[in-house]
Amino acid sequence: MKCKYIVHNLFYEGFTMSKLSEQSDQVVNLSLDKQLCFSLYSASNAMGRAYRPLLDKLDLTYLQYIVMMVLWEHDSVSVKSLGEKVHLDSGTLTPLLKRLEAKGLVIRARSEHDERVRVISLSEQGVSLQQQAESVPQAMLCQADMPLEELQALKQGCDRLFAKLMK
Amino acid sequence: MKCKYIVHNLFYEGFTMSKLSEQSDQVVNLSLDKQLCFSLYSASNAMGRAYRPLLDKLDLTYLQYIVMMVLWEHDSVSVKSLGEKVHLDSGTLTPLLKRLEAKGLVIRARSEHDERVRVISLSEQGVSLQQQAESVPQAMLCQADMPLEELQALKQGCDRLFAKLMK
DNA sequence: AACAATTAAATAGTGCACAACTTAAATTAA
DNA sequence: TTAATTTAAGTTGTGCACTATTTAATTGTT
Repeated sequence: MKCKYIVHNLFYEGFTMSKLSEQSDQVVNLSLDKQLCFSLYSASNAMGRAYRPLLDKLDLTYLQYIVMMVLWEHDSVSVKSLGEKVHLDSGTLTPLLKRLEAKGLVIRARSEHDERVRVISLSEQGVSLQQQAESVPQAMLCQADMPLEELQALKQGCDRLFAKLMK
Repeated sequence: MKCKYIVHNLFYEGFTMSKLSEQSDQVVNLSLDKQLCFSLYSASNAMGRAYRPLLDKLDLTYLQYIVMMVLWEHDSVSVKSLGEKVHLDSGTLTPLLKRLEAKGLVIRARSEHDERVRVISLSEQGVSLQQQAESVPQAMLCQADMPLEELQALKQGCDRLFAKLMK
């Protein structure tokens, strides 16, 4: 029962290694402290909260900041290609892009070759916001206050898990 | 400029190591691929998506599942103590607990000693749901398909980052 | 050319997360 | 024992994430 053992260690501390059919007389302990997914979820939420005071100064949310980073890197992208880069779909991106447009940071044009696609590009204001955003990663890093190797390892782990969960 | 170097490696690939005042002639490359926070955010979103088909069978969202796990472990908890365990506040939990109550899974009583506190406890249906939930962590683990040590290291990294961002 | 299938984006509706605020009960201090 | 303070939970409003569906443009097939 190899899989059972793994579950015991990673997800359920206090979960006995008896067969599933013998569970009637035991309390299955779903210890939250031992769940990787909960740690990931909590860390991601905490990250969002940590970004907030920094991004408030730019009047951006974290996802808006992410989208702006894509645009600072590529300038013109379709909603589809943007969605592939940030791993989100039009259901999330369309209203977000409308808000960025309302703030005057992006332009939502139509492609001339294909009327279906929206071409998102930066306004002058959107371009100039990049300078203000440059201090953000540094500020976040100071808050993390962890060895670089550890942060890199954490990033790699997240990337690997993401890749596994996507296929 | 140690901090600059770190930022270069972890956040901005292609960011030169020149002083900030010399940036006028370079394109600052905010490469999304190199951002730890984005990896964390994407992995957390992917995790939520991976849980969904499993939790749909239990008619639970991921956060509802998390809250049920706390209750399966402790049975009776106040909103405040629940919030401390799941790192969320009443703004998120109150509506969620009302939905769990509407499904007949929990009971939202008042404390007799202190009328301010809500005591959340499991209904019979809430208790019996635990058996159906037991297969969920195993199913998730199969999807992750990564060495146990790596998943444990990832969990540790998330926990350490969370702790740093919280203080 | 006509029509079916595909594709890109938008829309509608649910449920988080969060900040800011309100309400009401309990505690403390004057 | 009032009055000020603190505390627990709830409320309001914004912005994600996501599923399912719709609209409209393009492509493919006969």
